[in-house]
Amino acid sequence: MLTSRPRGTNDIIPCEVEKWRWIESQFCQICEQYGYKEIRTPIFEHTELFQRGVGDTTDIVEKEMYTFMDRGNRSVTLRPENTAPVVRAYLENKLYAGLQPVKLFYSGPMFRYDRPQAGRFRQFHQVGAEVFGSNDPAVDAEVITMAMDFYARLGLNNLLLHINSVGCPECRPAQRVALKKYFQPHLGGLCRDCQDRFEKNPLRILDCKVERCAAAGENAPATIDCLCPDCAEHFEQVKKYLDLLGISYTIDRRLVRGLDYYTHTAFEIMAPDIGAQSSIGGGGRYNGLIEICGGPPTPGVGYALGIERIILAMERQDVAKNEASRPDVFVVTAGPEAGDTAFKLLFSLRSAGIAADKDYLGRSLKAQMKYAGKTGVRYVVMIGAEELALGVALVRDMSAGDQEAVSLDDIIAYLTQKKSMVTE
RNA sequence: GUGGGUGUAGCUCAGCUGGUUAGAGCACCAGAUUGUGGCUCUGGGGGCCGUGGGUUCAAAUCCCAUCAUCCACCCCA
Repeated sequence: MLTSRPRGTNDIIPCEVEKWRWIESQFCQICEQYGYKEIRTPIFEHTELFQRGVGDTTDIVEKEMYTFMDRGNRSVTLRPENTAPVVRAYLENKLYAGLQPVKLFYSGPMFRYDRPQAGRFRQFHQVGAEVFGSNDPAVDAEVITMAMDFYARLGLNNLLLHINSVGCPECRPAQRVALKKYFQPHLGGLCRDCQDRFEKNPLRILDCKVERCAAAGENAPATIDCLCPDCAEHFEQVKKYLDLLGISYTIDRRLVRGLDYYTHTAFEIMAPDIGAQSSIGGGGRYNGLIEICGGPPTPGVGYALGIERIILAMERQDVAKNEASRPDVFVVTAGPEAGDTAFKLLFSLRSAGIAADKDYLGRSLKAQMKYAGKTGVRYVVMIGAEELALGVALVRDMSAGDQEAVSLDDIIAYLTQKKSMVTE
């Protein structure tokens, strides 16, 4: 169909774009304040990057990627997330050879072939940040705090921050053993998926939403019960730093992020009341990822936040700003004589930095005024035969409802001054 | 991939058990003694009733299919 967009995609039309711009600008601002530099990577990458970087067994790679062959017979994939691409760019551009640590942020569209529902789309948008080169738990805390700080600046309240530690390759074998030992007696009662998970990745059983699996996992040993001394200490430090900054959180022993690359800290931020897809952001540490992608052993932490869900939450909490940009001036003509003068004046106003517009539909004076009123313009400049003869224009203050004659020679200076008074 | 709800004007919807030219509110446009917006009044434009098939003398209305959309499962932002 020529007039319908692909499933799960959205047009962001003028009145909504204002909101998006504002949110994105808040994010850029906060990132700069926290010392992060923007990076822009391609929308698509070699498929292999995600297979290796995100993990072959994840849902994203198994069934959600937009993958296709290009004309050169290479398999490429629209990015389903941006951590792997940023890691790739970090390596390809040898950013590890520069000042350390490397702190980056990004913003842009991601693609996952999912069934759309409230808060879930096939093309959606994320802002995110990544830090490469430091294993300091203070960085985990910084990254979490930055995300929470961002939400707060947007005016969001009542968010839930969940944190957990998923350990490292050192503690994984112990976790596996402990979990398999725990679930062995319950195995028959688990759902089909979880019976698979038992062999492949018993950790994921903890994440299962099926009631009987959740019940079976009630007292399962959590990852934080099996941490090696280093991981345990790291997690303690993260919590200490969060406490220091007054960030409140809940330890969620069940929190297991969906992507394979996470180690140590994992966190997720939820907004109640936006539907079943309540996670508005998540992230964690991924100390193994850079090596998986062919780089030197390098620690990393980061997060991604979903803009559509943030906007949903802002709307639910009634904190979404929706200020359409308004022109400063609307030029109105009475009668055809003034047309040329008005047209020239319009462009002089614009060159002077005043947002101005005029009617292009040949409307009557009354209709021009009506239109001007609806756009919310502050001043109407009116020119007709009488004004032309006197070399003036009428400047009408639309909210006050009064007007005065101003010489055409002075009108730009006059309006420039009015404008500066309003913006101050 | 699975399940349920909904598709009538730009928007929100009415039109129930099939029966004349398919309606309302809002929005849009134009007028209200000819140079002035917001309020009011009057008028106007605009609808392959999602699409395709079927039942019937007759379908927006009943049946089937299909597509889209919404919500949920799964997973995640």
